[in-house]
Amino acid sequence: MNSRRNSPLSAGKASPAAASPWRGNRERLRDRELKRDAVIRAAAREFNRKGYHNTSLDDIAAALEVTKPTVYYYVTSKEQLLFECFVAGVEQIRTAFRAVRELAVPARERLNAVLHHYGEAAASEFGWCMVRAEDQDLSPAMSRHIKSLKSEIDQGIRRLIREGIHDGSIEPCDPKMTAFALAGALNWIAHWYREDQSLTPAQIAGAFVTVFEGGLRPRRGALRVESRTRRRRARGALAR
Amino acid sequence: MNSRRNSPLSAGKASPAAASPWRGNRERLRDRELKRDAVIRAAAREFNRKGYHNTSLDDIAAALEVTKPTVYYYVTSKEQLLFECFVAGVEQIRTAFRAVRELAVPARERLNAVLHHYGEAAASEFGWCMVRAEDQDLSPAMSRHIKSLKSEIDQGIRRLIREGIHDGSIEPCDPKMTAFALAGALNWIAHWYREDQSLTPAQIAGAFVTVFEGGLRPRRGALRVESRTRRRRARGALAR
DNA sequence: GGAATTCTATACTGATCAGTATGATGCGGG
DNA sequence: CCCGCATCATACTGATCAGTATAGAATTCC
Repeated sequence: MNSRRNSPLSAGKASPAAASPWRGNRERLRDRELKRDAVIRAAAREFNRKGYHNTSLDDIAAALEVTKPTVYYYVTSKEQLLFECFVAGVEQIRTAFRAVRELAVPARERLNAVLHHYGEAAASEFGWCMVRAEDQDLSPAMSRHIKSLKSEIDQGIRRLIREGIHDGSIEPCDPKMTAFALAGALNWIAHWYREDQSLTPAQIAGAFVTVFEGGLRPRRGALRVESRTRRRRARGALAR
Repeated sequence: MNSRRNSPLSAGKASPAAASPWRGNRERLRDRELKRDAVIRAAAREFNRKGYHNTSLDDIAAALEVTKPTVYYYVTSKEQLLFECFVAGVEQIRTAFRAVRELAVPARERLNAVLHHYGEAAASEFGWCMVRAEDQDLSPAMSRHIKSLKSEIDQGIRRLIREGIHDGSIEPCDPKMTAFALAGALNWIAHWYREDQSLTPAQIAGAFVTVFEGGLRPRRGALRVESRTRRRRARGALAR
């Protein structure tokens, strides 16, 4: 009836798989779950691009080439959309924890594996929602739920750090602050990965784990004493 | 005329100094700049508490016990408020860079000093705004300005890392990824410090710098081989 | 003491947007 | 061929909120 333009939409190169199950598909795949997933993925992409508050449900509907009531047919509220996106992201990390729990290797290696998955999740489609789902934007009930999931992950990291300190695979440190530092660095990936996709998520996660492991201080002593060239003297003020 | 309640307001224990210059101050300090600053600080506090989009200008005005047009007398738009808060936060870090530029110590130590200030800025009143000011919420012009300031800081960190690698005070690494990791960890402070103020900003910054410096891998070899106790076996699924 | 200036409040506008009321369409089974 | 379910669109409502028009109060300068 209407024209059903297959056209531009600029679907973004990330996961081109998730095309709309509506688009010109005459034989009506009537798989409710599949369509529901498509709605959630579309929401994640839009939130990722424009932020939660700058994305209207009409935008999400438009991205799927349907109308708003259709979206509401699959979810009950905008809030729920954000929540589902969050859960989708977090679930990847929880899976990583479960997988790692069985490995009989030093805790640092298990931690590295979790952090690697964490980084990939942060760079994923749902990374932004996972990281930015704010208590302030959600009802008290969902806010509590999200906090609890976040806390579970935080505690999991702390536990691995403590175990690592105990089994000698991790340098003694403050588990809480260390966990905050690690998680923070990884969460932040969700902020910049959108703009700078020069590396794959796996490469980024790998680079981060390397940094975490080694630290900045050189491992093999011997500060190379160097002619301290180009030591700038004070300059008054910069621009502005 | 109206009652001028001095009362609850729950000003938050952070920087109790910044009381409203209006409140019952009979002799009208007519320092425009002072009031303008108060407006910006109040905005920062409200944004910090509820997020940019969940804070109306009426809220900000109410926090100052004035009305909306009064706020507009000092700033031209909500957007500008966010921008000013951002700049206030970033300026602390730029100051740190300038201060450190003159020190004749290895680059790692200069980097540490900058990171320390960075952490304190993130935990400050303006931390949230500095970290969360999103391009998506701002006009193209301001968005560009913010990006440029952010980039300046990023480049500054990368430069220090490169210098450190060169002078041997920093373990060779990828400067870009390392800078992202460091900045990310510090930025994230702005997210959780609101909820968990068990440490002072300086303590947090110190703990983070320690983590960055040392890394997770033990410095003095010798994995303490331990009876691998309590290695849990796979459990089916967790709750949910 | 009055005019100019600076500051502030009351009350409105216009736009956006989450969520819905209502009803149309296609589909399968009888 | 018609009933009933699932799916979807058109068109509306109600609330929120950035920003403003207008007028009024306080302060300073002359």
